Amino acid sequence: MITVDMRDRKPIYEQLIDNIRTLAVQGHLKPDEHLPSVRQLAAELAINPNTIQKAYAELERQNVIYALPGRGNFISPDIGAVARQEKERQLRALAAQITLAKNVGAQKDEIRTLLDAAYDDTTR
Amino acid sequence: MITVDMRDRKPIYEQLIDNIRTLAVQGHLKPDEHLPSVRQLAAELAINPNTIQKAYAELERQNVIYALPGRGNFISPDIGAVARQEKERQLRALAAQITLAKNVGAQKDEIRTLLDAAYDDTTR
DNA sequence: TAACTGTACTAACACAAATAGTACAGATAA
DNA sequence: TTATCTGTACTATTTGTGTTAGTACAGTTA
Repeated sequence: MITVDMRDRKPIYEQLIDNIRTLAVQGHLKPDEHLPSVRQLAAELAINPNTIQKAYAELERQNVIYALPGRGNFISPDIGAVARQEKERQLRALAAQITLAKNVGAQKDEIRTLLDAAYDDTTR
Repeated sequence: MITVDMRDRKPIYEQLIDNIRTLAVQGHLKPDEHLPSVRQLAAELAINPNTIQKAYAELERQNVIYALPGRGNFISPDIGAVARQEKERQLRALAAQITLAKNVGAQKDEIRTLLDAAYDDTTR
């Protein structure tokens, strides 16, 4: 489900980009699946169509989706490449966050505990 | 050393808050140590005194520093409590980032490798 | 006394995000 | 063909936040 949080400091169009990219990478949106039209999604989320268009344009630039003028926007068939890039991106962000935690006194064991909790409590 | 990055999207006053809080928590700024005056730091960093004042006011609210009108701003003597809060804050952020990485396909082993690298390559 | 200090204002400016509105061409179903 | 979708491209305006500019006042210190 595509959502936005108006209270979030992150701009709406960036929320949409990250949200839809993640849904596509996780497989919740299938390759060639038809996305809501610019006007329809704007109506659903009660935001301006221009904001949706801005997000869709950036998603197309990132090869997450492709547009067929007059027909609509669709999930890219080769979403796999995007998925690999996104994984690397999140791992880099994670490495940075580990450094931040370490710098304020976090012990390796404490982080290992977080890691175990994230991977043991849920599926896989 | 207190610095700011004008290219960073994060507001200057927030950069100052995080920067000084981290320096204090890490012990690079000692309890009761005298901070640069609002006007002096503004001159050094080539930014407006109001921006420094905004950061100092928030740091005082967070008990990172205390102000003596007419004398200056000083690092809080009980910075330990702040350090504990900050550590918890970073661990929560880390847990969230682990979840993000996991959701885009990161394997536990990959994260463990990052963790080892962060703690083995440097001191401690 | 002079020169610092923190603090409290108001006003203006700059920038990005978001909105509002219009327009046009391609696609599609009636 | 017509009506109604679709993406796309504009301009203008509004809004909110961060930042700057300037002034003022009281406390501190050499």
